[in-house]
Amino acid sequence: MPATRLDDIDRKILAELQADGRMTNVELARRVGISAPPCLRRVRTLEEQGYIRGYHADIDPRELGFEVQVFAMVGLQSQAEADLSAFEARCRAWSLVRECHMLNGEVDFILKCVAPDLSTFQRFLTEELTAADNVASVKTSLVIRGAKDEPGVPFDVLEARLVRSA
Amino acid sequence: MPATRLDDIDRKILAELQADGRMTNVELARRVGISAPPCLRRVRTLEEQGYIRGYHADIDPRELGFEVQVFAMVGLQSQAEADLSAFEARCRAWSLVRECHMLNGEVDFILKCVAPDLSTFQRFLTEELTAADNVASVKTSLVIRGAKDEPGVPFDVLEARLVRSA
DNA sequence: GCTGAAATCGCCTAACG
DNA sequence: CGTTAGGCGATTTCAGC
Repeated sequence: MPATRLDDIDRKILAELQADGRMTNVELARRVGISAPPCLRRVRTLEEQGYIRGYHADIDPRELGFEVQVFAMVGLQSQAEADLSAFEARCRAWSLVRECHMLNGEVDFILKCVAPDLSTFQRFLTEELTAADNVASVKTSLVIRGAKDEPGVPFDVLEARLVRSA
Repeated sequence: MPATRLDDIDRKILAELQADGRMTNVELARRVGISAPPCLRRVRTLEEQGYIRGYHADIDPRELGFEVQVFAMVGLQSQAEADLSAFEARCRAWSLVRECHMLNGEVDFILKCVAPDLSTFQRFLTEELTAADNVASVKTSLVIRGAKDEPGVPFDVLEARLVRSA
């Protein structure tokens, strides 16, 4: 996938599908100002080239019974590449861990976790995360309330940069 | 939205649409084991009741030119409700800030930010975030590399709990 | 090369049992 | 919840720029 350069229509398609991933192709074509067949071809190309990684329904965790969200800062004993990879692999296997990012600075990883209740999370924390190989320290912060949770990227920033470079 | 209790089929629908939000209704119906019309009725109900908040294409930030991801820990001077709300409102207006969560513990908020490059982020950090009203301290951590970034909720955890309570 | 138009096929989505 | 059925969208084919 050679990551072809995108034109204005491609970017518009990405922005529209980020905002509504279930939009019909006909509606999408109308919004970006071309007819349906080339629009569908562009979408397929964007998918194949990795610009679009997938489509997901955005489900409210609270409504489904996931009352607890926690950020966990993890420090490891060894930062050798093999040990970092091993920890990342463990995170991928833990379904309570939704995100795992390696950071610079004092802490090695930040994890975003979700759980049905505090006791489920505490069990995971003590029996799995803190107990895992190579984990030196774990600091957790409960999410009191969510103020913003936008998936995806800010297309307005991209546009601002493009006009500046034009 | 009365938040009706969900049955197995509803949960299966949510899990399938979380995994592939662009699946056709016919395919979805086939997977959950009912015919298409009742399946569509269930999806509409799940949308109306707030279980499904929307559908989004998952776009690769890197491919689009967003090279920088940063977590920012923000401490405020005043934690009065009006001041908390004011800060949350500001975060919602900043498009570089994709997530803003209020936390317990030493830090008041965690922000997940995305930017095209470091200088764009630094400008935001110094001119906007640090300079904002009521902001006392900001600590930032750059994401060196992402190890896991799963949207949504872990349905396997939900199922494990349901069988235990059955 | 791309786009757009036409045509086919399959899906969406009522109405009814 | 299922079946039927009519209309619309998706997707291929082909012609034109």
